[in-house]
Amino acid sequence: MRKISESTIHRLSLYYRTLVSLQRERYITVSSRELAKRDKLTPAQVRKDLSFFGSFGTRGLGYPVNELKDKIASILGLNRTWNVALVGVGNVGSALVSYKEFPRQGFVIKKIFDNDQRKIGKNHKGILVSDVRNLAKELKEDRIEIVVLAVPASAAQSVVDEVVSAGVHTILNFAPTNLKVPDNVVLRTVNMAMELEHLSFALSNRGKIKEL
Amino acid sequence: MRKISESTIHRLSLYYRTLVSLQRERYITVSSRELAKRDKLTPAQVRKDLSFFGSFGTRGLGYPVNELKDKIASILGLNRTWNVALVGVGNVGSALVSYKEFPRQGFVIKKIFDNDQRKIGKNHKGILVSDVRNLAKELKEDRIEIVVLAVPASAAQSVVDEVVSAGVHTILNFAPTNLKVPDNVVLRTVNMAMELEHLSFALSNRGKIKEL
DNA sequence: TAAAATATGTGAAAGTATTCACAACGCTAT
DNA sequence: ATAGCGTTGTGAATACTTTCACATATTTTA
Repeated sequence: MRKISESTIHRLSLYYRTLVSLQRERYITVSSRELAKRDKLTPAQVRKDLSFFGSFGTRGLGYPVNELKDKIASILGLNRTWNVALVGVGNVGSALVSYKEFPRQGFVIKKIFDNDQRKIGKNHKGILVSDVRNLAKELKEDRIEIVVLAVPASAAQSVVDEVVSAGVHTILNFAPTNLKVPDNVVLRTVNMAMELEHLSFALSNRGKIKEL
Repeated sequence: MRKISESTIHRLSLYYRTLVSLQRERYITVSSRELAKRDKLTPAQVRKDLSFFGSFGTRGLGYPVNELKDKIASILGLNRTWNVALVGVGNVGSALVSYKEFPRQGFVIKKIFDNDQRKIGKNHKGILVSDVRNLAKELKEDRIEIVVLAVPASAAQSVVDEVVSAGVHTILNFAPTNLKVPDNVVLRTVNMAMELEHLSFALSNRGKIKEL
């Protein structure tokens, strides 16, 4: 299979959500045109994206909603559950524990870690907070596959180093800092301030932005 | 000025953060090579990005750290404060109220709205929660420029409609749903589940992803 | 003060991503 | 059956982004 671009994956996520809606609306089939309209894309883009993975449509008719949804779920790895650990249960961490979309898509938080004695041993949505000093050991024990990092920027790099050395190679980082990881580690950083910066750029430079 | 691409803006945000670090490390000047290394980019990319906005460097020497930082701040609209309102003070909303990067970059939350009577009138970090029924009126009164949306998916569209009709054209949405807005409105959606989907795709398809 | 070293700024080339445009195919109606 | 319509799947064309490569300018060294 040829390499798939970041933007295609992002759009697959969009299609997935749209297909869930279409399913609720009792659509049986959907055309690339309708799918494109709902996600503000072009029909050709939709068809091209899907064509990277196979031919799922029927000419003259469109794509079968249920089938396509399942197919995309399987491409995105949503047809199974993933063992997730959360490190840092401050403001952002607490929000993530309660984020209903995670379990809904198969991302199950199995462990929570913190370094604050007042938090360790406390219960968050049925999960006891572990001491971050046992991080490596417990990540292995629980076969954690994805770590979500919600610690202060200053602590992030050292936690990442330990996570990586414990064999977890997939990290979603909410700490507002650049992290160094080996090449075989997949790291995504979500920085909410950077999102706002796009908006302030747009406000400061009306018309100079390409798309948004 | 020619149109600037999304990716360039994103990288400007990265440069800005890196320059802040360099400033703390007492760097006086920095080369495109060093900047690129820290942000995992190429020197040519850095120079090209900056060249869209002017010539800030000195040949043989590099870029002046302080000056370049200020220049990028001004390009991104960070050399001033923005009046922000938060709608929805649930798990995600509460985290955002306490997010220290926001005020640090000039994004000042002036108002908080919710529809839950138990929350209205309560104090969050010194801000009283208003009734969302007064949304339009108070957005205007306080000259709010950016709205951050942290309401459930089901409520998001109707809040957006009201925000837009109140004249606010810049929205950061955390609700996991696709929103319809007029063309002149700048809407950015942050969907944390979609971020995890990139990771599960990467895990499920090791090697098939182009970059991450 | 001149030569060597360093690093920018930028056209041109290479590489990617998106859109076009249409042949191919399956449905629907008669 | 068959005509006509609708929609996919996909090479080719276009548009966009990144990288290359080098002329140009400045600093450093001796």
